Amino acid sequence: MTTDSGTGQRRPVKTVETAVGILELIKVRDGATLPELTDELDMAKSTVHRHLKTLENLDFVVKGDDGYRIGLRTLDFGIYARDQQSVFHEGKDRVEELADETGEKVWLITHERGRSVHLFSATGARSVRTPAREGNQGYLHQLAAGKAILASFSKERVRSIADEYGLPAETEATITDRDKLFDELASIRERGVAFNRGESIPKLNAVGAPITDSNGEAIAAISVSGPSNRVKGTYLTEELPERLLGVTNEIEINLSYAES
Amino acid sequence: MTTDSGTGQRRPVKTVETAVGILELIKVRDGATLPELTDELDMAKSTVHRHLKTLENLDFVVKGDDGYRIGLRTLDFGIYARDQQSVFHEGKDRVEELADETGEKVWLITHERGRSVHLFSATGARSVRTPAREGNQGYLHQLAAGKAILASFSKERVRSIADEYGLPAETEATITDRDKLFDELASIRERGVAFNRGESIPKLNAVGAPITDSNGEAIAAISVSGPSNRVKGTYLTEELPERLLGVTNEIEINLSYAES
DNA sequence: ATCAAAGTTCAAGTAATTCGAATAGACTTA
DNA sequence: TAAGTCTATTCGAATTACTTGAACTTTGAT
Repeated sequence: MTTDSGTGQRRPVKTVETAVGILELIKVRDGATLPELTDELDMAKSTVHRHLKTLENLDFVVKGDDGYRIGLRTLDFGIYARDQQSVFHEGKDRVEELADETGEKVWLITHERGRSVHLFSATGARSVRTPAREGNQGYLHQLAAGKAILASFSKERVRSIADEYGLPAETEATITDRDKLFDELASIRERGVAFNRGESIPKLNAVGAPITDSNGEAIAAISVSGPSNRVKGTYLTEELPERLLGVTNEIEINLSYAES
Repeated sequence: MTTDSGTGQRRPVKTVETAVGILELIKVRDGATLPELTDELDMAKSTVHRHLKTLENLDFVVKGDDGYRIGLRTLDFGIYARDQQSVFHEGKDRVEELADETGEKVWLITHERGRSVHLFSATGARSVRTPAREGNQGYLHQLAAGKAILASFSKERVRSIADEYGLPAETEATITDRDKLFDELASIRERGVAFNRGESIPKLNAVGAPITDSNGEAIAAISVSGPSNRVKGTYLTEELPERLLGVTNEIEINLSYAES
């Protein structure tokens, strides 16, 4: 028996889990036909079909020529959810400015249930292309911005997050050891910023700084990232952190007066 | 017995409809508590609770201090769905340029199942603030871009859309009469662009132009809108249409070579 | 410290999902 | 044109699991 981590519940509504499983599979496969879904999910054709028709009727999936795709009703919910985040409104323009000034890729990241969520990104003139997209969820310990968020949490909370999701490696440089992570978080608290040297993508470096609320707890973080042959040395350790902290500080002040 | 319109199905998965109903209600109410949802949905407290916990576990809702909110997992699906639209990739930068040049609000709109979906917007220096948000769905006949899309459809298809959703009015100027709509669509086909004079928002004018595929069917449309005291006369009827058509034409060409 | 409101659990009944097989439709190939 | 394949759709029967209501716990306010 595994530990009852997070919101794991005893009696979930399985039919809803099934429907979301179908949605997720369509997304992962970049579209799918009824037989494809039936095979992979190991369910009766008629059952999957009924789910698809229901989801289609709800505009969560659409049927095209080459099978079913994710419908744009999800965009309505997604954009709504992001718009609810006050840090998105305060941060959006600043993130774009930062990308213009530095020329690098800049991300605004938040956390939900111990995982990272990529809220918004801006692309500078020299930005690299990475697989990350807005809306993506991931592991906090693999990101500069994520580590900056973790550094604001209590040791107990970090431990519970590590218990729930583990510390899986994405590259050879990813921190997978708890003690190393705690050391790292301590040094982040000292410096005020977090660094990432190829821990999520090889040869990609980044700086991350937290956006904290009045209790000192991070509600989000911003990162600036670029290729390691350019983003290194004092540019990485001094110049970018200074700019970043200026931006996050500004956002924090605006947020403290914008709270409803 | 009502006409079997659209994808209306005989045996939907009610449990999924219930779950989406809960999601929708949380969204409409900007967050809700368990008793609030229970009252409004007229369901047992334990049932709603179980759904909420399931949705929370799936990251579709999150529980905050003041009740449940829409979770950011929806953003992952939504952004994914938008990224799947090739017209979004081709159109995004052009829409931003157009907003910079004109200073007005520019929208990229597509259609799904006979309804409009606001895919992307860019805001110019003098843009007005409207209630529309990315992801929003609406009626095609109420929008300049929407009418431009309808104008590319067969009369039969437009009729079937009107049958399914009706032609509800949003303002006093909204076209609610079928014959008037067909006349309007004919004149749009002649001019190549559609106009909107306060038909969705009072005192807001707009021009819309379709982005058509190789079959001459609109897959999307772009609109430029602004207050009627500024956006009028030949600026509205000549200058903006010319700029718009330049942009949509460019996108169409790019799309025709980008098709997978 | 007491009370009210919100959240959570459980067993039992019922309602709805799931299944499988059979049918209809669409598209390709001979 | 016709056969064949792949996909989609429908239906009745059976079992699964959703819904309910009441009881209990927790949380927060006066």
